[in-house]
Amino acid sequence: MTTSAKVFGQMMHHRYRSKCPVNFALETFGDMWSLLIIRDIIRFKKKTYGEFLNSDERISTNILADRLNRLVQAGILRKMPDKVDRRKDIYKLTQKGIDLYPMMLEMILWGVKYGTDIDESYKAILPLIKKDKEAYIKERLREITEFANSD
Amino acid sequence: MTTSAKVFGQMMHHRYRSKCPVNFALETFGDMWSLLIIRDIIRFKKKTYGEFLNSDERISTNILADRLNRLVQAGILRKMPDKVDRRKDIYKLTQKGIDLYPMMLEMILWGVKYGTDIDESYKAILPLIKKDKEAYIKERLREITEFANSD
DNA sequence: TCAATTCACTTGCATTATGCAAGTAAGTAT
DNA sequence: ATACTTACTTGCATAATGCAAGTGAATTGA
Repeated sequence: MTTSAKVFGQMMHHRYRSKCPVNFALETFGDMWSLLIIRDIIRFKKKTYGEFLNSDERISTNILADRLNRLVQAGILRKMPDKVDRRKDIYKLTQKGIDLYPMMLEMILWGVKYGTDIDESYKAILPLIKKDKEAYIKERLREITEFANSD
Repeated sequence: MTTSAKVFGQMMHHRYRSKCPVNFALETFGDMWSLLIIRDIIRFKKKTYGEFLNSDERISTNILADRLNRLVQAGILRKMPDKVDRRKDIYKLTQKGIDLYPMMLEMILWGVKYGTDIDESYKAILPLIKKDKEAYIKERLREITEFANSD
């Protein structure tokens, strides 16, 4: 089910279809669910399996398990045991995961512009971005990083 | 096979899984191939079925046909007959498609940063972007728009 | 303490999507 | 007229997804 495997402690990654960075991105997280997990972390500060399972889009349990594994294997998420409740695992963004935010913001802007029936709370960020996009991104990255490094 | 249908000249679009713009984007072009077609248009100025079929990633013929249809249905591409050779159809980006470029650029930047074995020509744009990202995007959008509106 | 519940999965199976090879029909070149 | 291009479609094997029902370890409540 997974696309990579560990051999002698080193990561074996499969060969990519081309040398194009767009293709690399698509092969890494270009499916219907991976970015929604990352959105849940960024927007709703989710961190456990059970929280991800309750998204609006209703991901099914086996797919969620598979995607979390892939994202950990890809180095976009890291998984660690919950100190308080040992049944739980905590998933946090790595720097590689945090660095997806600028792309996701552009995706949000496109979706807000062209989507039908988009949640109002997303439209609320438009004036902030129009005012100073760079500053907005910088501040969001600060928050995301802070959350990613908290426990 | 298609996800939409015309009823009395109006576009029927299916219900989306949620009101999230990220989800809207994923449901519109979030598969393994759609963005590669758009990349081919932007980067290699491709415009016909046969040209898309020859991408490095080797898309299969039935999937290409399906994705081109979807992108036209979604209003991201428009299809028009080739004036010179009536066997051919020309696919061009609409404004909705052109507006995907900022997101794709961020995807490229992420892919160049974290991808393995990325084509050197993609790395060459990094200094230009570092110098003035907004200006770079503006100029690329100008070129892309010019090509989209040429015949 | 110990049964009930929560949590993070796994398993089985039906449905859907993908990949590949081989057509096909309309248009063009010779 | 014939051969070749072009943009597809069709058939079929394989892979991915979606759904429901487990499973086992950890925790909570009586």
